[in-house]
Amino acid sequence: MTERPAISPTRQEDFPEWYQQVIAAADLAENSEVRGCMIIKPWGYAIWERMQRELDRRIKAAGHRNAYFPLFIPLSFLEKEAEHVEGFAKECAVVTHHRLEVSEGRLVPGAPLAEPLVVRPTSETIIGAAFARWIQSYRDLPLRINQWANVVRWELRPRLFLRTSEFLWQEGHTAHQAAEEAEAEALRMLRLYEGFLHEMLALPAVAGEKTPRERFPGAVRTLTLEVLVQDRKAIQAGTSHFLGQNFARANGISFLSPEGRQEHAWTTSWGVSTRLVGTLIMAHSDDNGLALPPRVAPTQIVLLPLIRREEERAAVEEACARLVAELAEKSYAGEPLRVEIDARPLPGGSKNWEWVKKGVPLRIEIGPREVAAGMLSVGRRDRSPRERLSLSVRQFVEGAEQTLAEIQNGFWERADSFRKAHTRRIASREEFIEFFTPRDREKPEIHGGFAELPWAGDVALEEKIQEEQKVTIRCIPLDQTSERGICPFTGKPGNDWVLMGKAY
RNA sequence: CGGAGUGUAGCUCAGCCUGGUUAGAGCGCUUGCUUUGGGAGCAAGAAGUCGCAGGUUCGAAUCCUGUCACUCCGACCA
Repeated sequence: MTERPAISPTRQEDFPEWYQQVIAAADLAENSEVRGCMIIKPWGYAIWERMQRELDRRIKAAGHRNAYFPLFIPLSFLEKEAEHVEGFAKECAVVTHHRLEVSEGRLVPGAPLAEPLVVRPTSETIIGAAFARWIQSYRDLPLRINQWANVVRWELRPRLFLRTSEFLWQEGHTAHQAAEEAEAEALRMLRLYEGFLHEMLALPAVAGEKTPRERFPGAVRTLTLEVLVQDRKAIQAGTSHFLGQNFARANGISFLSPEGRQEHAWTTSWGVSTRLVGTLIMAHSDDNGLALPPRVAPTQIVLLPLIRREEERAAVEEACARLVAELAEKSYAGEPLRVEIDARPLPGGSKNWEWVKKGVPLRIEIGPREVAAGMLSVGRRDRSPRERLSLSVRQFVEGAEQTLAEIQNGFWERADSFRKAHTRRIASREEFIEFFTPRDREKPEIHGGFAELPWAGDVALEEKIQEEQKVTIRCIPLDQTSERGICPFTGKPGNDWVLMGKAY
């Protein structure tokens, strides 16, 4: 048997195609009849649910409460904040009619709406309108609301999970009395995301601030988490905005201060989306398919009974049931182990590969041989798919928690050293160009990464670099070194170190 | 919105240039036999109004016109 990987092409051969193939092989999602909108299949949705559940817990623990606002936003609401209009106008889906009528055997829109409705691209405006009513006094502040919702941005070039016209997300919206308090909130939520990415998804992210050019439309400051994935491009995995008083002014969110003055509130908004699923795939998966860190894996351990003859069935099934019962007593990271039995009547080999491709951390094969010996054949997703460890039932059950923790850490270590290995301090313009230029122009190989450099440029220079190298300032990292340096582009002393890279 | 391309079985595609029996392949699916610690082999079978509408023709998946949809490359973007 040759060592052929399950996914073709491999990451090296064609990364974008590999990504699509992993999604298909792991049965995560597919394109739908609606342009740019994906169907998230059960396995993909289960991963999202895992993320959702844990994030929801953390957000609530941070003092926010869930609510739900309408899908439709009156057009006039979007017009209230000038920058916001400009930022989102081009990608809004607009509802202009209600009611369908039959005309010449076809359904056609009937009654035009007096005011068109926009399908929310984000909810600052409609939540702001509600906040304006809810907030009267400084005693109503801070107000901390979160909603789980779908949003629509009419993207021209969709890509499963990373950029779809409709996506699922969580958007938090808060209002505060003081600028500093709101700013601290935006930062606190960014750090919350950072911890979530680290602990649950094993994703190392660089926390930083966007340059004015890349800021959220209408924000005063936009904070971001940038993750370097395996083709060495950056993905914005989470974002948090300090909106100043812009939206408060636009929506009339004001309160009576303790001193009896009418003041505008200071607001924030922050979100992460199903894009995290795409980021997870691009960061951790390999040429054998999806690889899931145990903490987000919907199933952490899959049991694969090997039954060749009917007379073997009873013993094998009984052993499986016993193992499940024993594992049910065990937990990992504060939650009961998630165990599944795949009893489908399929050849063992193909079943085993299916679970490799789905990324389940531990696969256990139980056949008559194992039953007789009281042993288990254990396959780990962080090892070769053909490798099996022979463990006693007791060894496995007792060690399950530690094994999962080890795998989880392994994912983190690998991703973290990958990020370090592909982050380079850039001293000259030439070095910068060399770093971001593939050797093979026709068929660019995986190249580049994160470039760190002291920046003294302006917006025009930023644009020029983007045009010439397709590289942008991903962020100004929050954790700055105290070292001073010279900006490789301008020759002037840099103000801040920036992180540059090619982005998704 | 600019440039290029593609619509044929559940999926990936061949056939079209040069019109001509009953439209093909691989994968997947169903059944049978064989195999049995491993992504099985053999055989049989189910599955298609060839994107849609019109035209040319004795005859159209194939040629022409229109139309719709999608994909890729740009610009835009969580």
